[in-house]
Amino acid sequence: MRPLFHPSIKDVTVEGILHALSDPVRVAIYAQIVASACSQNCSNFLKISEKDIPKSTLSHHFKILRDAGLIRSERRGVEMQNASRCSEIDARFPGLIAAIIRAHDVQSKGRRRPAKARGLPAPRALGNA
Amino acid sequence: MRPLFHPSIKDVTVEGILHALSDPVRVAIYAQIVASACSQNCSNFLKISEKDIPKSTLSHHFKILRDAGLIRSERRGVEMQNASRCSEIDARFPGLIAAIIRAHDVQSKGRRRPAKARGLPAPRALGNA
DNA sequence: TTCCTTAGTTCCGAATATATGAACTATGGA
DNA sequence: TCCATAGTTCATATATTCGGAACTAAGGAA
Repeated sequence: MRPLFHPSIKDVTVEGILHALSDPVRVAIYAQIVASACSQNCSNFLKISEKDIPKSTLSHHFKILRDAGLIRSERRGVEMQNASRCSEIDARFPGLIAAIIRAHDVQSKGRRRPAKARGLPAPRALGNA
Repeated sequence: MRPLFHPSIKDVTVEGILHALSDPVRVAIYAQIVASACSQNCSNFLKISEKDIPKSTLSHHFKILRDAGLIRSERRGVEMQNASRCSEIDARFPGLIAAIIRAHDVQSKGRRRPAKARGLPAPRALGNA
């Protein structure tokens, strides 16, 4: 099995991140990985948001998240441990991930859980327009 | 010519926004529309970031931005006036557009122009992970 | 009116990307 | 060694995107 590719943080692009998170399944997976303190294996997501995802599709989704630089995957025995690369990305694109996760939260949960409770900072309004 | 469709702000989705802005041409167009005080017509973008865009492709890009709820287009005589819907989107997804524009700015210009100079608020770091 | 120009849209075929069942690989345990 | 589990890769069906050509709509000139 060929080794897993992880882009250097300087090769991570905004377009790649937005594309990876523009899929409802992937953004749901990613939000859960970001929210959880410990790494998650892929199979945790075979059923997400009331959909059954075939494992080949799931593998493909993880590859896209990995290639976009959003997660780091490590083989741990027979499983894969997936952790977010939030802090690296936040250093390069400050506030981007937080804003997306928060927006996803607003949309999917209608703000049932306030952002503060999830450890996210309060957003700031757009300065112009 | 059929009338232009603009989604109601409540039908705007994070996925739609991220998908629309995951294309380098579209994010460049959108960033320019957001940055400019007055509306922009489509043809201003026939040449963007050193590429010539065929006008059918450009029309397609504008439709995607419009369908995602990012811009509002109005026929003004023979031209089209395109304005951003930033404030509406910011009310629904606070900070999302600002973070994306800022990230795009970081990537494309290497921060030659500080964010403050463009009227954008300072970003906040991610609270967790 | 008619003709011309400009600005965008629509249509459609080609190129590209995505989804998924089936086959495969790699690890660990009995 | 054999089996089960966790993911990957392959092949292909489906869906999206791109862009040239034809079209539409508005405005101006005569």
